[in-house]
Amino acid sequence: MKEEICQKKMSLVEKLGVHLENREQLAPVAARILAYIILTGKKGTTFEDMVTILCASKSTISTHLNHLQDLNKIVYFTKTGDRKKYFVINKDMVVQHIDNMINKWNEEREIHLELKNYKETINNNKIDNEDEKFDLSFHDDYIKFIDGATASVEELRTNLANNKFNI
Amino acid sequence: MKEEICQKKMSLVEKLGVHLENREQLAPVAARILAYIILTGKKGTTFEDMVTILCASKSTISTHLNHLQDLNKIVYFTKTGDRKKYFVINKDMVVQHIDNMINKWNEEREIHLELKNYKETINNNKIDNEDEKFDLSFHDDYIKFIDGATASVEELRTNLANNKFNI
DNA sequence: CGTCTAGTTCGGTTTGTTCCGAACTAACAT
DNA sequence: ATGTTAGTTCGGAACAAACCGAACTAGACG
Repeated sequence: MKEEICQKKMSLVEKLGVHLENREQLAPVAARILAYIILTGKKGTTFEDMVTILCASKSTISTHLNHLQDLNKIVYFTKTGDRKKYFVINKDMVVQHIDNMINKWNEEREIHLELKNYKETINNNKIDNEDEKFDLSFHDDYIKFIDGATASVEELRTNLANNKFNI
Repeated sequence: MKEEICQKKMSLVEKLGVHLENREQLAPVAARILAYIILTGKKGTTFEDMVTILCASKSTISTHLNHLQDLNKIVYFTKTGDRKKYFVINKDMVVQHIDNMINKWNEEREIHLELKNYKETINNNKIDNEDEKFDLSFHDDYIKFIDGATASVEELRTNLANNKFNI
């Protein structure tokens, strides 16, 4: 019973790990650490736990743990009379992620505007040659999409603000 | 006048290049090639052009050009009595990109469902200990967001299907 | 004081990525 | 046949990322 849950947990650590590795641009072990911390929840995880469970060296865990703290993805609490640090996720990691998405979309929007602008200039220099002209409607559609997606994500942000949560 | 446009073009190649490097997971030169092809448009670009304009070796251009063809990002046409290949973007690169987004969101959705499921199991094993229970509303909000974003991107897909375009 | 715990720092190995040059090929032209 | 054009292929240099082990440190405890 307990072993089943543990196995399930570790298989989720791998799955979530791969996902976070890509989404957050983290090294494999760093992503596993974050996944393990997420899946352990409020009771927290220690340095030692992770060394044994994730089968990585102390130096690797140390480095990545510090890195994740620098990125504000995780925080720790302590217990009186216990020198260990208990790591849990920083609860605004989700808000951070949402803000990253919004920023990414704004950048993409900017690029589309610049591309469209450039293409319009070129088109105006080729009034004669209709065949070689760029088609611009794509950029307008894409910008419309970005605006829609941004609206969705901003709704999510609002929902989260009204909610105490814990990934 | 012509020089200004050329400078503007190359600075956009760099900007779009960086963007594509991340978005499409391409090597720097591969992303520049794709950006240059996009910004050159219907008249197409040749191997030689890119060797000189992007300041890269023939082997580099050759490898990346083949890679981009394997990925279905670019295609070429030829002119009778001219052995050169004229590269242009594959017009369904955009649809490909949209399908990738949809897939990515579906995967993310799946992960949230799995996480929620796991956390529910754990919560049920801790009926006594309310403090350590996971909060699950976040996953529901996130899934709602994904559904919203997916709807936006599917609208974009429909708009594009009704439109002949050219990035 | 020495010892234990909890973690850090440093140097090095392994592995992977990105690009290059030189030698090659295939097809056409003279 | 010899050259030219338009590329391809291969080996390797240069650099970067990811991880490890061993030696170290800072504080608590006896």
